Amino acid sequence: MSVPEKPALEGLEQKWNARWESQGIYRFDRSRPRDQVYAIDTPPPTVSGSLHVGHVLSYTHTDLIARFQRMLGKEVFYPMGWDDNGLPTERRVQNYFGVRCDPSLPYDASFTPPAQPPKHAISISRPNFIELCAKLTAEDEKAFEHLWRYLGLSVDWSMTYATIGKREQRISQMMFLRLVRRGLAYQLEAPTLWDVDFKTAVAQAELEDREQPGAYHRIHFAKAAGAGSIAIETTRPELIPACVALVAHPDDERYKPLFGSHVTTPLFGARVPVMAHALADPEKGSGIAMICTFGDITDVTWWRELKLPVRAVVQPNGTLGPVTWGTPGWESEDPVRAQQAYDQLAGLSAKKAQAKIVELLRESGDLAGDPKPITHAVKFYEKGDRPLEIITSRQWFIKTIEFREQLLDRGRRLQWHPEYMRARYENWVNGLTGDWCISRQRFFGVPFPVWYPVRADGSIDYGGAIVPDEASLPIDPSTDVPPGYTAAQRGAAGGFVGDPDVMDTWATSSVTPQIVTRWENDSEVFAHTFPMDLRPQAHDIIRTWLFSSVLRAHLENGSLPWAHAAISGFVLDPDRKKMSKSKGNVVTPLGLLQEYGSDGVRYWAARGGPGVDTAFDVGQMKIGRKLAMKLLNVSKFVLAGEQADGEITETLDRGMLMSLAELVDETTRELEQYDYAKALQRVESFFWAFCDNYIEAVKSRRYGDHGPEAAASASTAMRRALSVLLRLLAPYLAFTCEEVWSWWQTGSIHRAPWPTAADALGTTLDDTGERAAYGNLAVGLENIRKAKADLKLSVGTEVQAVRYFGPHGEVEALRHIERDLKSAVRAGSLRLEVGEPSVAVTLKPAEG
RNA sequence: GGGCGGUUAGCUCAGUUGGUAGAGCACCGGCUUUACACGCCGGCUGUCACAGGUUCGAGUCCUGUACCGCCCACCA
Repeated sequence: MSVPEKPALEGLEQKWNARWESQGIYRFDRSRPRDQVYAIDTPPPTVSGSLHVGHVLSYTHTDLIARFQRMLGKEVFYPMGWDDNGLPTERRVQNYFGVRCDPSLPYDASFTPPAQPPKHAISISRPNFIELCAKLTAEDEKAFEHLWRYLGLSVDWSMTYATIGKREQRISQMMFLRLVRRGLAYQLEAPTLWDVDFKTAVAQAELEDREQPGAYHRIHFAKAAGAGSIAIETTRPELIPACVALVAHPDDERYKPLFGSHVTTPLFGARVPVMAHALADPEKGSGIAMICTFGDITDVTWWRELKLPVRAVVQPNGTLGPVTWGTPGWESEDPVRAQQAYDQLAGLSAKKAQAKIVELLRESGDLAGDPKPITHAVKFYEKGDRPLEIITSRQWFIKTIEFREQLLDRGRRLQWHPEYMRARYENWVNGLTGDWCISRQRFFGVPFPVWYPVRADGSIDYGGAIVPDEASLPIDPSTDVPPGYTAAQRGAAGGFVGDPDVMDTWATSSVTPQIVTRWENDSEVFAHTFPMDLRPQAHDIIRTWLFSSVLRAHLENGSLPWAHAAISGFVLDPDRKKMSKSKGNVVTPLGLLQEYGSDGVRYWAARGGPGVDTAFDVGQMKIGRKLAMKLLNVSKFVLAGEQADGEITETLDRGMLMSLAELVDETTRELEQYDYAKALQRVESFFWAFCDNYIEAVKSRRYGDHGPEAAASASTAMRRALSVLLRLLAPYLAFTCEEVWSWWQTGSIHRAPWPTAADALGTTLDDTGERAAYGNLAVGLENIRKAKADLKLSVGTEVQAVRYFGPHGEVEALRHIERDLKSAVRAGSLRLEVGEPSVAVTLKPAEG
């Protein structure tokens, strides 16, 4: 045993991380059978971003559970992953190195980026681009790992994965190809939500609404020859050339007579039908809307259901494309005028085209009055800067809609913590409107492992997709050559082309359960870890990550990917807003860990219960640090001096241990239900009472003032209690508890068995009033201390006598521990009597 | 517009099945007490968001309202 003279928290993180690593404390033993394993599907943080205090909150929550399960005897499977896939990384690499990806270029093995990013971006091949992504993310990952270790995550760092790694790509591609083979993934040319800056399709799950200024424009459409006009209102007049019909509600008396007739569009003279559809809202605008291909999702619905033609003007880059009026599809009553008008719009962005067309409509007299400014919600890609357009393109989809009921059922079988989070999942699944678009027109991501034959006329045969053998995965169709072809045939007539797209980041993230459990890769690990036990994650990505993971496991494995989902909240700043970079209120996690100690920060995190948004509060971290400090000091006291082992004969000692046994049961129950916050609160309050009341009460007895047997009872009881309390606190104060454990025990506390009631009690003790005695110690001490405080006496002042009056039960209980109570309050004599509660203190006669 | 969560002391939060409102922080006062001044002891602090209802009794159950947060829908 070696108890330091002056215990300190400083340096514990480095000291214990080094030992945990060298002793492999958190190493996963793959030979353990499934029922002895607890497997966690850790969220891989996006490495090109930076870690913030919100990550610290939720990752700590997971670690609390991991440590608890490990001490329960489970072999915890707890790998860390990095999400280095996707747009954020790509954007960062482009700026950092000054490069641009051109998938048509061949790989250049000798390419090295210039020391300084050049003025004009250098075009490089996709493999070269990906190499740079890997290079940059490797550095980020090092910094992340350092932070996680410092925080004390009990991760098995030998099992780390990266979403863009070879093995991970292989799984992602293999799962995709199996879906293709089963007809569950398909490609389709269809209107898709499109970001004009990233020039890629995006999924429903990646949308967000933003309030934007806009304006209603009231515009006249001419009825048949001289019959007047109809006014519609639109926020997007620039789409008038893309107008294919007008629509009103079938019951709208104002427009009923017009259904089936035609009107002509202003400026362009295109003849479009007036149609009826229930989705048209008589209350909105003038009650009649123009349908464009495509202004919004409702347009898509109308277009599909009313079987309208396509007249697309917005191009993938967000500008209006070239159109020749008077040609098929672009019929006009006055092609020359239409062309004249349109030529002034072509090449402009939607926004500039809008300004221009308003001018033109004003001149032509088709605009009624001035545009009415409004503020309305517009759909954006969550990472984008301009409103989404809807553009027709060829994309890959995974079937979801036909599995709605089964997915809802999976959601019901999943155990949610907290329970009410299930509603968000159901909400989302019930609101799905289409299959999941998984292709993105980007470069850094998992490529679609598919080639297409090029016909003799140079056109591409998308229907005849060429797929590789599973054994050859992962492949990159932009550089790898399909079987039976030569590299020279790439892009040539009669040859092939690779699918240029990559998978959506969620398409890869959704298979983290299969990735980490080594599906189709290591059958032993897979069999011992899948389906997993826990998916920890934040509530904002239930609709994305959680949902898509459930879908993929449902389709591939016919099961849930995990039994439990633990949803953590956000960190709120003092104004109760979600903390975010844009608000400039992000603090660096490493700085916090250094200032308050990892255990202090872990304490703060642990107080935020499952699913609860938690205020950022350094005050709580200070309290956590104080708790850790107290633990060091009280442990030093408990372990100091002679360590006589003996029978626990004293009432107070027995009562304390009985209460402790109860604490163990309650705490265990709460942790089993993932309620680490409540469990902590319980242990913490027991611990402080233990220090301030029990330890104070038995101090003099422990020093031997009442004989060796009574002393041995105290020191045995307090050491047993310390052992139990340390283990109850070990998941929270991972470093401090390990430090204290090392003073007098062998092995890591994090592999020590979780305490049981029997550990506290030793042999089963019958309660003959001991528990009540311990329970009343606090109130007894409090009453006497108050009486002394009223006399302006210090707690340590010796007094001649104390007469204590209280209710029957209280006095009876205190009589059992009279001697300890008397010592604790330093009274020469103590009389306990039933009566009106009061305490009389007699001072010692003044000396001399 | 729909769904979910929240509203308790100045602050951060607990409040189990209805039974006299709690903790910590902050604040005020006291204390060399041989584990700890990163400490100890004591004290002050509440229309439990609001309005109804059920009940002998409501912070807790029911109905409604307001505000905050999140998710979804709407987007002409």
